[in-house]
Amino acid sequence: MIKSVIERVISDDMAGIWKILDSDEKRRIVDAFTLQNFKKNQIIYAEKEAPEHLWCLLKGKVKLYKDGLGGRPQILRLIRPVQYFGYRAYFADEPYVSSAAAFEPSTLGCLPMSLVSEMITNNNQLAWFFIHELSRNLGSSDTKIINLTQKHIRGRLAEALILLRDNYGYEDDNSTLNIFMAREDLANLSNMTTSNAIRTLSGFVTEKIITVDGRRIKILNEPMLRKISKFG
Amino acid sequence: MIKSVIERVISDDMAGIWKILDSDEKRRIVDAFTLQNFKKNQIIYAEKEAPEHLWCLLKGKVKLYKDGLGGRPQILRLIRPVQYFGYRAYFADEPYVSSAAAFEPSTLGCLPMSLVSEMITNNNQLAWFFIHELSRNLGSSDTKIINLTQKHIRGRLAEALILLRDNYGYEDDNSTLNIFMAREDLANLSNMTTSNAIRTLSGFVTEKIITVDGRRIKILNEPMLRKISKFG
DNA sequence: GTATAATTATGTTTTACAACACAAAGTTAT
DNA sequence: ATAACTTTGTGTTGTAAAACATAATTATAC
Repeated sequence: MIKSVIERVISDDMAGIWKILDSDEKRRIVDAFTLQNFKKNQIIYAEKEAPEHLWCLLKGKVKLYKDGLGGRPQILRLIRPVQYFGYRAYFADEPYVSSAAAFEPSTLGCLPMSLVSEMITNNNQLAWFFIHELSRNLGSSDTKIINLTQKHIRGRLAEALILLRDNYGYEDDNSTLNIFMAREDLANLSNMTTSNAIRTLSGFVTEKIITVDGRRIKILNEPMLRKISKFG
Repeated sequence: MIKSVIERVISDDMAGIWKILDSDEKRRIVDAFTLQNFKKNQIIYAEKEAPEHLWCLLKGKVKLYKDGLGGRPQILRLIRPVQYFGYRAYFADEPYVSSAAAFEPSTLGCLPMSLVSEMITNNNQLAWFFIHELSRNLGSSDTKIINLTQKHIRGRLAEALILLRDNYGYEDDNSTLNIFMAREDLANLSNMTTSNAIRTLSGFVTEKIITVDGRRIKILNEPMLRKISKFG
């Protein structure tokens, strides 16, 4: 791989972490960094594997999910560029408890966790970066527990649509979700069966809260969706 | 408060963190540290408040919980001596998303987060301590999502009993759970109604998996309980 | 371009669990 | 001790959502 490409990626796309490193650290990052492409639905890592790398999504979309009983997966977190993942299990000194897969063709950067670990020890700002990330994720995870266990189907689906909106935003028309996912993924995000995701989505269409064209979802009434998410 | 008592508490009970601090840091901790007692069911902090303190449970039992729709609380985490809590929201720069309350009369230590924050910046081992804690908690939280959403009532209650066993252990008889909680709390731990917690508990008694004497729960067949937890 | 598979859609049946109602036992206050 | 309240226990009813079934439509492979 061409070193200058990597240098550009790191100093440009990964600026957030990059800027807190000193020049020696930067050189070591450049040397250890690898770029990898993943196809649609390709698995990046799987539950129970030993965590060895810090992943950084540069282009595309990635889901973190966990397989439950009877192979019913639950999508735990959605990753967008430029976000980091794959580090939690290493820090906890555990095997992965969840898996990661690309939603669509994606480009990822990859660093050995041993190097990241070493840098955390030498660079306090980097330690703070991970403390912040972990703390935010833990808050979201705790909140998700309530959403998934206590809300009814409509509320859970509305919540999922809001999550997609907040995570990936709208297209240029300011209303079409900038991610096209299968009904099955939508179901796995909202803890329901695929049938019920389809049915409930149709309901929202009938109520003119959204329109649907295949996997393109257009949100017509976002306040109503937030309301259903909150009370449903 | 008598300074020597605090010094003993910190150097003895809180040895895990204490040992990684230098003498100047230790002195500052002793000066800022306060001891507080909480009565049974007393709230330590509540959702939406601004986080200001690191709490350390020295004696007693504490629950972290989150109120859901219609006032149905979900217990998110159980704290035992000596564990730390209350720091996540501060690190995430958010108000609390959950509340903390004492299960039983408890003694807690309390430090301003601003001081903790400063020490993390100056002491990398302390940064690592929190990275580890947060990472483990995030793993548990993600796993809990699957347990609460995909398991049936029996599996969820079995899981809760196992959690109590792993967290607080057995009494001297090696089978009685070392925590006596109301059926309602048991229900709030396992995402079910109080009636169903009572009913399902009775079921376990009939099947000779446990015995019940008021709030004393004796586990007769732990392997079976783990089995129900895993597949139920 | 046709076959095969996957996804989307909708109707029907079944069931796990909440909601409710009430009684008994236990706890706390006066 | 007695009352007032809380917790525990059990039966009944209602319902949300899963499970199942079966088309229709859309992708994908050959």
